[in-house]
Amino acid sequence: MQQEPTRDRLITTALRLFGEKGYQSTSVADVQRESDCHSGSFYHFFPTKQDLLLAVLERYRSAIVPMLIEPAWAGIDDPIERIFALLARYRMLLEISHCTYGCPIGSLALELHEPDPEVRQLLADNFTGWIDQVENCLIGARKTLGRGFDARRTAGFVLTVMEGAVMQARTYRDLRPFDAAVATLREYFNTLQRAAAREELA
Amino acid sequence: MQQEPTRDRLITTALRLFGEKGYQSTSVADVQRESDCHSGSFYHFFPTKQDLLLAVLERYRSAIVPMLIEPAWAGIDDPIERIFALLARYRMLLEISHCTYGCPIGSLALELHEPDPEVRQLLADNFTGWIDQVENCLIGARKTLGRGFDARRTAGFVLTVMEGAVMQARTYRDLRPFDAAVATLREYFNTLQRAAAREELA
DNA sequence: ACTCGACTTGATCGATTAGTCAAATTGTGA
DNA sequence: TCACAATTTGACTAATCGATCAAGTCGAGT
Repeated sequence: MQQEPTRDRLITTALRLFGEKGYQSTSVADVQRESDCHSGSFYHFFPTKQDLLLAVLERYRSAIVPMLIEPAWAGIDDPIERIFALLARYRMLLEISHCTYGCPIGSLALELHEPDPEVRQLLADNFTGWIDQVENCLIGARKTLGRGFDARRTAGFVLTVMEGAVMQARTYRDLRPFDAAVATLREYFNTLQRAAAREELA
Repeated sequence: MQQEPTRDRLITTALRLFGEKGYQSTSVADVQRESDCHSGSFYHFFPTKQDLLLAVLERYRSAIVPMLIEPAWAGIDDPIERIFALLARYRMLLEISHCTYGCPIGSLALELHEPDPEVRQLLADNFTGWIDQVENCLIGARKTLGRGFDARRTAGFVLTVMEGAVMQARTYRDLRPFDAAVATLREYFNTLQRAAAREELA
């Protein structure tokens, strides 16, 4: 029953608290208390609160594939279905939190209005890593989506829709705006595939 | 050269600062200083900082049509073009702020993780007021969009895309993600209209 | 046994925070 | 002219913030 090393424990706690309350509403003392860690010990590992944020964002980035993508895609092969399975993970997060917890990266991205370049870059890296995964799906489904199809642009659009949908679900405290956005996105893919099928015939 | 009443001046200043720095990063002292207003005077009008936020959100709500919609739609009659003219306003806000200022309501909606019910309701009201305007456009264009077209759902989708696009533009400090999202939305409307035109023929 | 660096303890710091208050001033109607 | 309420002034408070620091503990290597 050995516990996680202090530095990792601090990151784990901060990751949770930043997601639940946001960066600014989480005090360093909060993180210390919930990590059973004293002030000097905290500052031994993280010179400033922002350094903790950087570590959290790095962990998020490295967790995208093993903690988010792989669980979402287990048992699902169709590339388009994988995209909607990923969106379903966010729906689940919203559901179990009663529409208070959505995408922590998106929340941080809008909460921090003038982030240091390092922070902003890591936020962007998280988005890019997410988009990369969706792009791979779309490349896998390219044949069904038509010739002029832009996989990268569409992958970015999927992130756009997810983030906007999470925002509305949280603001309305209601899953329906999220479901409506996903349904519209589904419809968009359907029309693309129908158009591609017609194109194939001609 | 009489100046704005103190209460209005405080709201005007707070509206700007909340948009530039966010709610939590704006101190009551900041608002007081930039409004030439002393502490006691501030608390005469607003018992708490949150009451100031409520007043700001009410002003935003009442400003949607006269300050945002009407300028965006001046000289534009086509309902679909009005939607993209509205999105172009947000693009302009991003551009002149070098991708730091997008939609203040969206920022507040994600910054405030557990807002008081009054605050959350006003954020939702702002979204609803925005969606109402887009819905009117879509109802005006219903004939070109097909029979089963859901104007309300699609209006919400436009907000979803706008908010997600603003988030990415701010995070990447680059207008291209915004433009890409708007282009994809445009493409979506195009496919809807083409499908409706085919439906018309049949 | 000794050393050294990594880590922990916990008191403490100055700055900033939202908010209070009593006294002074101002504008308005009788 | 008086009265009275609305507003303004600015000092003040208690709490919290991120961060500092010196002293102490611990374990691994020699």
